[in-house]
Amino acid sequence: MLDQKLIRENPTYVEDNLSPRGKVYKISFIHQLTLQKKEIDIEISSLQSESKKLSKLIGQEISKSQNKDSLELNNLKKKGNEYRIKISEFEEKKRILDQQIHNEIYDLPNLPSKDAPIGKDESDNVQVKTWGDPLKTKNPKSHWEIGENLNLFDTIKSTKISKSRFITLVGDGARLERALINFMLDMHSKNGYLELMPPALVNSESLTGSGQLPKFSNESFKCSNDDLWLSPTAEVPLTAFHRNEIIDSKNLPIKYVAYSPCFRREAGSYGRDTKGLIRLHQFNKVELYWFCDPSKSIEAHKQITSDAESILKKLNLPYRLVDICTGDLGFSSSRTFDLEVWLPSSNCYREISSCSNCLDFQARRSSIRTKIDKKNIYLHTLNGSGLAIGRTMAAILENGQQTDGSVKIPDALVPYFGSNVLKTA
RNA sequence: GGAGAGGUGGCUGAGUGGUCGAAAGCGAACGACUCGAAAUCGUUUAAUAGGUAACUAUUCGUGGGUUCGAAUCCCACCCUCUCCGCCA
Repeated sequence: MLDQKLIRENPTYVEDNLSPRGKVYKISFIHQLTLQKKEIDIEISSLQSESKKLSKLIGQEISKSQNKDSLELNNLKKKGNEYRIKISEFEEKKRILDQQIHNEIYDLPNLPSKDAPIGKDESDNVQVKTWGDPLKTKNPKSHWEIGENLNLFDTIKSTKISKSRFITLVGDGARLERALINFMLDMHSKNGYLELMPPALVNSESLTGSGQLPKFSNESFKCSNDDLWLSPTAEVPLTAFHRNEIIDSKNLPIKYVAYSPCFRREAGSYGRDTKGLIRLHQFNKVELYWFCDPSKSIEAHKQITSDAESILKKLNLPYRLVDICTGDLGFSSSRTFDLEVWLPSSNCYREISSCSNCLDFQARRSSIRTKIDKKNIYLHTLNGSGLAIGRTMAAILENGQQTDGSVKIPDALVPYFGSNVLKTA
């Protein structure tokens, strides 16, 4: 959420800085609302002050005179009643204004960073670097072919259980998934992250806090009987973990790593990535999350990205780092670096991690602050996948495929998986 | 799911309509005593929002209501605890 004060005092700045997202954001309406609200706040506060003084006076008079029904007292009470009516009128106006502002402001995305490349869509994203050598074999198999050959998962039976875009991992496939989760959690824990295992169901307030609601209600699964949703990413519960808190600055940065299943409706992606592990309604992910001092988030963003990269390096998977352009930036993010892993069968890089600096956007929505120089200020939040497990498995299968149909397991994973090769039994 | 109890400052806990943002204790900070410490004594000590500040407002689980005035009365909801039932 953007700062109301900023909108009130500098609407053109906000408008100008939202525009690189590629859409026109008219904020004159909300600007007017914030001005009106400020006036009403002042009015209410002064009326309350008067009314409070009067009530005290009445109390004093009563204890002095013992006569509760004197004419004088009744006049004072009458005056008090007038205050009450006036105040409640203003409060009603304020309630409506608050609601209107709420409706507007929660739909505004974060301001893109000045450092983010300007662009209109993903074709304008900027490749920053590549790492590793993309596998160049002739006719590489896709990971779903490999998976089928080695009997690692079953899509057909999964539609029987749920529907399309769900998967059941089988045997070594399930074991590999589990190995990857443990491997990543261990790596990040050793690297100073505290491991959390949060609930998979989250309430509306949590989703609003991290930016998925109200605008993107279509993208998450909702439980019809409760105010609960299946969490689309651990970013949601991790943000909510500290909602309405003021965190002692000496505890910053707070760094969490969390494994969680993630659930996404993938509305509007019909026909895309219908095969394999790339785009599922349910997938596993290990997520990195930072709460940090606002002055240090740029540095933290580099760090969280390199922490995610370290997993790809350990697994020896070729990847590239992409600087996401303003038009392709996520709703809550001011700047995002994507890590894209090489998938030989598609002959391209595919997103496997997205590392975002949300600045104070989520912190303001969730009211998470820190005290610096005796002032409470919103801290900065950062998140990054470290990594998406299913896509990592796809990358391992495709990049590790051997001519004999087996798959080489990356050395770093062998202790977790218990074998250095995947082959038919 | 049923029955009961309860939610007050950093913590414990008093407070059933008036000067209560709230007693007392603990804790914490500072000072005195001490070579130093402990103990003791004294002083201070809730938070949030707005404002350069003076100051103003809000806050006793949350949201409404009654009243000139609510921690206190009324309504709804949330949460916690105990017992019973069910359950991994």
